[in-house]
Amino acid sequence: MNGGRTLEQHGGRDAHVPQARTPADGVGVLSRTAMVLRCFDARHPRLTLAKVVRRSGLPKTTAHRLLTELCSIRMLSLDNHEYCIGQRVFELASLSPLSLELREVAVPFMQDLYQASQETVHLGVRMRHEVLYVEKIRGHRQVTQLGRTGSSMPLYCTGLGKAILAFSTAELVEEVLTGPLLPRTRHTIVSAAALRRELAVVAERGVAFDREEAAIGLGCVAAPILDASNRPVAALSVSVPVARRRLDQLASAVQTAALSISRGLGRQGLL
Amino acid sequence: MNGGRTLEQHGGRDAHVPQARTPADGVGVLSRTAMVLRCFDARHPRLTLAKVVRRSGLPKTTAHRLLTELCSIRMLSLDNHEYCIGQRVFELASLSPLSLELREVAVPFMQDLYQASQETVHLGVRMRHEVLYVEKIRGHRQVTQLGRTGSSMPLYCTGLGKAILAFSTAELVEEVLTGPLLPRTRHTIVSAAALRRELAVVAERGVAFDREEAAIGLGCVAAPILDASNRPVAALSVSVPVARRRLDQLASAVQTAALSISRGLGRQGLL
DNA sequence: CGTGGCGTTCCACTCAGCGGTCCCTCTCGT
DNA sequence: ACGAGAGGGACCGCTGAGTGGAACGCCACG
Repeated sequence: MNGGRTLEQHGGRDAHVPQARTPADGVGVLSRTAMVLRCFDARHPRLTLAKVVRRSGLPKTTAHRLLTELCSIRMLSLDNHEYCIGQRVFELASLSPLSLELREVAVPFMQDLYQASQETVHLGVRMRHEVLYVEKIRGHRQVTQLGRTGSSMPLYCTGLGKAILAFSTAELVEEVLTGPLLPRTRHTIVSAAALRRELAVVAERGVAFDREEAAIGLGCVAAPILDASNRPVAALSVSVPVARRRLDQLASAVQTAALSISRGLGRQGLL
Repeated sequence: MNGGRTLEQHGGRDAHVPQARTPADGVGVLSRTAMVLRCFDARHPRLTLAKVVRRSGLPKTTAHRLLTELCSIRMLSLDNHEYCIGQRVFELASLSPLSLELREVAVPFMQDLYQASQETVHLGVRMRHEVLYVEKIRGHRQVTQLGRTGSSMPLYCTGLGKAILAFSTAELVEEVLTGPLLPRTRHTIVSAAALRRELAVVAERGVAFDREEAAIGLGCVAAPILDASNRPVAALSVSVPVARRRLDQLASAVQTAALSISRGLGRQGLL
C-alpha cells in the first residue's frame, strides 16, 4: 500500500532535513504542558485536540501526547473527544491559600452580608494589575456573568480594584495609572488624574464605589481587607443593579464585614 | 552505605555503576510531576522541598527542579521556602464542569436552603466509591471541618453518599457493599444487609438521613440530584448538630431544592 | 469518489531531563 | 565560638524519554 515510498526510509536525506528538532519555544515539558492548559479559559472550557493544537501552536503529536498524559493524572478528563479540566485540579485548588485561609475566614461574613443585602457578594485578591475573584455569593437574582470565581478584571474599573488600590503603595498605583486605562463603559474612569482623585476619596472614606464603570447598569460598593500592617490583601464588595437600590445604603455593611474579616485573618495569622 | 567507598570519582567504573539511569517508577515527566502534586493534601497544604522529597520519594534534585518549574508556570507558589498551590490551579479549577455547570446551577438553590435552615449546606458528586464535596454554604455556626470543598468521604457513611447510592445501579451498590465498610463512629452502618435495607428506604422516601454515622454529634438530611434519565449526578444535604434540631423537619426542604436543581441541570443539558 | 479535517499510531533522532556530587546557609547544641 | 547536621540550591556528563514528521483510519461533506 503506500503509493510510492518504501525504500526511502531514512535513505533520502538531503532532500529536506528533518531539522527542527528544537523543542519549539518554551523548552521544558512543563512549560509545554502549561501552553496546553493555557488553552482553557472561561470561553473555552471544553476543547478538542484540534482546537488545542490551533490555540497552543504545538505540533499535533505533542499536544495529543500531553493531553493524554494529563488525563492519566486526572488533571484533565476526556468526554467524547472533548477535554475538560479534571477533578484533580478541583481538589488541588481547594488547598490553595486563597481557599484554605482567606476564603475559610471570609465566607461566613460574606454570608451575613448576603443575608442582609440579598445582593451578590464578591471577594477578590490582587494579582498583578488585576483582581482575581476568589469567592462569590449570590442568589437567583444574578445580575451579570461578571466576577465569576476564578476570573479576573482590571483594578482601575472595579470597586474591588479601587478599594485595593487606594490602600496600596504609591508604586503600584503609579504602575496602574501609567498603564493603559481602557474604557469598559462610558462611565469608566480613564483619566489618570481623575482616578488619582477618586482613590484619594476612597482612602479617606474607606469604601470604593463603582457606578457602572465595569458594566452598564451595574454598581458596587467595596471595602478593603487589610492585614496587620495595613496592607490590602483582598477586598469585599456587594454588587447591585443601579436601578434597584442606592449604593451608599450598603456602604457601612460592607465596611463592617470587611473589618471583621481583616480581624479574623489577623487572628489566624495569614501572611 | 557500604563501609568503604573509596574509589570515589567516576574513575572506578565497574565498582558501582552509576546505574539507576532509570527514571524511577512512573516514567514520564508528568507522572513525576503528579507525584509531587500528590504530596499536597488537606493536612499538608504547604510543603518545603525536604518534605516533598520525603513524601514523594523522588531524588532531591528532581523534586527541586519540578517544584521550581511548577512555580514558573504558577501551578505552585513559593513563599519563604514553603511551596503551596498556585493561582493558576485556582483559575483552572473554576473551568471544571463541576464548577461551570453543576455549581453554577446549584448555588442559588443552596443559598435558599441555607436561608431557610441556617444550617450548613453541602453539594457533592460521586467519584468512584466516594463523595467529592463540590460546594459548601455555611455561616458562623460551623459544626465541623468535615466536608470541606475539594475533600472526599466514603459513600456508605454519609447522607450524600447514601442518597446517591440509593439511586445508582445495582452494580455500583454491590461494589460498595462488598468493599470494606469501616466504622467511622459507633453509629456507622457496617453491615451490608443493614445498609441494603437502609438504601431501600432511602429509595422509597427520596431522602437519606445520616444520624451520627460520619461524625459523632452530627446528623444530616440529603437528597439526590438526578439527570434526565434518573441517574444520580450529585446530591444535596443539610448538616446539623443532632442536638439542635430534628432532621425530618428539613427533609422536604432539601428534597425540594434537590428537585429544583435537577430541573435546572436538565434545562441546560448537563451530561 | 475525491477532499479535507480530525484523532491516533509509529518510529528514528537527539536534546531535555536525570540525579549524583558538591557547596552554601542556616539553625542548633555544647 | 564552632563543629555538626539539615535543608536549599547549582553544576554537569550521560542517556533514554520526549519529540514531531509521516502515514493511517475514520467520518462528513460536495
